[in-house]
Amino acid sequence: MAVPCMGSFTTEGKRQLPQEVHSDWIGVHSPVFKGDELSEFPAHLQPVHAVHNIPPSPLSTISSYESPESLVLASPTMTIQTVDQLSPGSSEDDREDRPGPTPYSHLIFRALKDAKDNKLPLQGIYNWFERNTDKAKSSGSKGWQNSIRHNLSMNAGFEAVKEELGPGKKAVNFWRLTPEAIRHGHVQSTTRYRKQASARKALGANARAAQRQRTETKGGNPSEMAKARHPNAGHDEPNEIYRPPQMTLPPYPMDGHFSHPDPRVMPSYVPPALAPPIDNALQRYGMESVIGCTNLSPTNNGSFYETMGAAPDNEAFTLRHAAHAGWYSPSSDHNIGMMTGSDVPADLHHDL
Amino acid sequence: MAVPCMGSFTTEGKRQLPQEVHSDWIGVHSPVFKGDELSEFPAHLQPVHAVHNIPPSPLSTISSYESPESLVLASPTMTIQTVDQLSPGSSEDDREDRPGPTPYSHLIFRALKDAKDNKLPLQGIYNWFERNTDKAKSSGSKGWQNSIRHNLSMNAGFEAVKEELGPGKKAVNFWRLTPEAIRHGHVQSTTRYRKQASARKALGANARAAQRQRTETKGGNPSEMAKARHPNAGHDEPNEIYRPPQMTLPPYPMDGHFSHPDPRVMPSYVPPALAPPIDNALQRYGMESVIGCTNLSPTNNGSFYETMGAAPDNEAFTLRHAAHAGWYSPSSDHNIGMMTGSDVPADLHHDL
DNA sequence: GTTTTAAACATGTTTATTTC
DNA sequence: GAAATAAACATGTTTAAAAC
Ligand SMILES: [Mg+2]
Ligand SMILES: [Mg+2]
Repeated sequence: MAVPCMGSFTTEGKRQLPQEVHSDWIGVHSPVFKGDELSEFPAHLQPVHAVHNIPPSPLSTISSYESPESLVLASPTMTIQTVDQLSPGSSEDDREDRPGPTPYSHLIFRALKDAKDNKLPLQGIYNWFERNTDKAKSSGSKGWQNSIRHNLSMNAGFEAVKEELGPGKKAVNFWRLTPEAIRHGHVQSTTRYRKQASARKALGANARAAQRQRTETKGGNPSEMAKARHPNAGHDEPNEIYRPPQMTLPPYPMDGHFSHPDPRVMPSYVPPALAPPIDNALQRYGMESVIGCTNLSPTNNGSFYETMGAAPDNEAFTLRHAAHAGWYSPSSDHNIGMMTGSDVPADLHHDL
Repeated sequence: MAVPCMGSFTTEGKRQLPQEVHSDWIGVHSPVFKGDELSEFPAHLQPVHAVHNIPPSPLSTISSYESPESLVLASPTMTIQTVDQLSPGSSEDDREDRPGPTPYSHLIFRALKDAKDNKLPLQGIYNWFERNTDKAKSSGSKGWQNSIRHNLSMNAGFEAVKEELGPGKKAVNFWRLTPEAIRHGHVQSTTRYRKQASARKALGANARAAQRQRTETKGGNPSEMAKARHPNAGHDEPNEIYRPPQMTLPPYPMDGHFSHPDPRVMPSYVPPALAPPIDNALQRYGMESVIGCTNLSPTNNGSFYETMGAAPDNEAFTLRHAAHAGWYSPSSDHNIGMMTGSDVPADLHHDL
C-alpha cells in the first residue's frame, strides 16, 4: 500500500508558485444566510450536533456590530455559548442585521465565541470557516486564510496566547478573544490600525507601487462589482530602486533588560511594545516629526554596527519598522509600557 | 529632508527574489579566533565595554562540547556570566577545543548564556552573530539567519518564550536557554531531531527532489571543499506531480478541549505536542506502521469535511504533518502529554 | 553520526490598493 | 469611513541535500 503524504494541504501558495484564480461561489455548501455565511452547520450535517454531550446553553446572540454592551459577561476562561451556534432551529437572522456579507472579524468572533475558553488554533479557525461560511472558497486560492490571519493579527479583539503543554514539548499557539471583546460581545473595526498615511507624501517620486493584482472583489458590499477597472493606478515605474513598503521586524525585549545604558550605542530597533516618547536621540540625527517611516539611509544595515560599539547584553538594539519608530532612550532602563500617542498602533487602542 | 525607510533591512529574501551569491569572508571583522568566531568584541570596539556599568563576573567558560557537567548551576531566570564574554583580555582558546568552526548551536548558546535571563529576541541573536562571529556574512545572502532559526527551532536547548508586556500590548517572543542547557552548560546536537528516513522508501519513484542549489559550503569542517560536485543527486523528474516534502501545520490545542468526542468525526490533524499512541483510529483507515508520512489521498483536503460532520467546538481536527502523524483518539479527552516513542521529535528527547 | 545550507511551508505583522 | 484582498516580510518548523 502506498503511503501518500497529505501533499496538497498547502494553505497559501503565494510566494511559492503562481496560483490560479478562483470563483466566489461554492455549490456544495448551499448557503442559507446572506451569501457568505452558511447555516451554523450545513443542512446535511446538522443532526450530528445532537449527539454532542454538551447541552446548548440558551443564551442570546451578541455579535451585532452596533450593540455596544451585551448580556455576556463571561470570564476570559469561560466559553460564551450562544443559542445560535448550538441550536440549529433558532432563527438565523438575529445574528446580523446589517446588509452585505458579514466581515471576517465578526465571523472570527463567532468562531472563538463558541470555542472552549474562547480560543482556537489557526487551523481550527480555518476549519470553522470552511464549514460555517463560504469565505473559504472551494478552488485553489487561499486568500481567505490570508484575510483571517490579517484580521486576527490586526484586530485587538483577538490575541495570540501560547500554552505550555509540559516540559520538553513545544508550546501551542491559540487565538483567543480578549476580555474586552468578550465583555463587549463583539470586536471593533479591524481597520482602525491604519496609519495617517501622511508619511507617504515624504516619499516623493519614489513610486514604489508594487502593482498589486486586481482579480478578487475587494471591500465594501459586493453590489455591482467590476465597474471601474484600473481607475487611477497608472503610475508604474518598473526599474526603480525598489524600497519595500514595510519591514516587519521583531518585537522588543522589555523584561528588565537594558541594564547597560551606553549613550554611544545607536539604537536601531524599537518595538511596538516599547515605542518610547520621541526623545533627543531622534533629534540627534535630524529626524524629528516622522510618522510613518524613519531611517538613516537605505543602505546602512550591516555597516551600522561597525561604528556603534558593542551592544548591551540583551542584544536588543535592532531595526524596527518605522511605523512604530522612535528611538530607545538609553537613560531609561526597565521602562515598561511607555507607548504613547501615535506610536501606539491603532490595533492597541481598544477601549477597556 | 527626505525620510527614508530603512528599506534594505530584509533578512532573508528567499522566496521573494533570486538572491545573489556571496563570499564567505569578511574583511572588516578581522576574526581573531578559528575563522568563524570573532573576538567577543572586535578589536576596534573592545574599549567600549569598559564603560559599561556592570562589572564582569569572574566565572569560567562552560561552552565546551564534551564537558558533560559544568560549574554553572544558575536558575533559569539568572544570567550565566562567563569571563570570556565580558573580559576581552582573557584567553580566547579556552572556549572551544575542537577543530573547525564552532557550530551554530554553540554560538547561540554563548549568545544566550550572556544575555539577561539567558534569553534574547531573534534580532538580538542576529546582532550578536554580526558582532561576534563571521557567520553573518557581509554580502547579501542571509543564509546564516536561516541557520540560526533552524538551530533555534530544532535544538531542544533553545525554547521560545512569549512575554506579555501589559494589557493591550502585543507579546514579545524570546529565545531562552532551557534549564537543562543551563544546567549542562551546553546544548546537544541539533540533528538529533532527524527521523529514521525510513519513510523515504515508501515514496518509491516519487522523485520529489526539489533540486536544491549547491552554492554554499555545507556541513562538516571546511577542509577541502568543492571536491565532488553532484555526487549522486542525478534523478530529476521535472513534470512530476509535485508533492511537497513537508507540510508544517500548526500545533494542537491541548488545554482541555475535545469535550465533544464524536466517533464519526474524522480527525485530520494531530500536533506534535499531543501525538497520541497509535490507536485503533489508525487501523480503521489501514495506515498502521506509518512513520514519516501519513495521508488519505493527495487531494482530499477541502472535500474532506463535507462528509465528516460537524467538528467539535474547538475546531482542532485539522491536518498535521505526517512526521508527527497519528490520529486523535476521540475517546480520550483531556489527554495531555501522551507523546510516546517515535512520535516524539528527537528535538524533545533531551535528558533532563 | 555531525553540521551547514537551502528550501518549502505555516504563521504572524504590516502596508497598500481597491471597493464600497 | 470600513472591508476585502494582495502582497511583502519576519519568524518558526521541518525536510532534504551535501559535506564532513
Ligand atoms: Mg490581534
Ligand atoms: Mg528549540
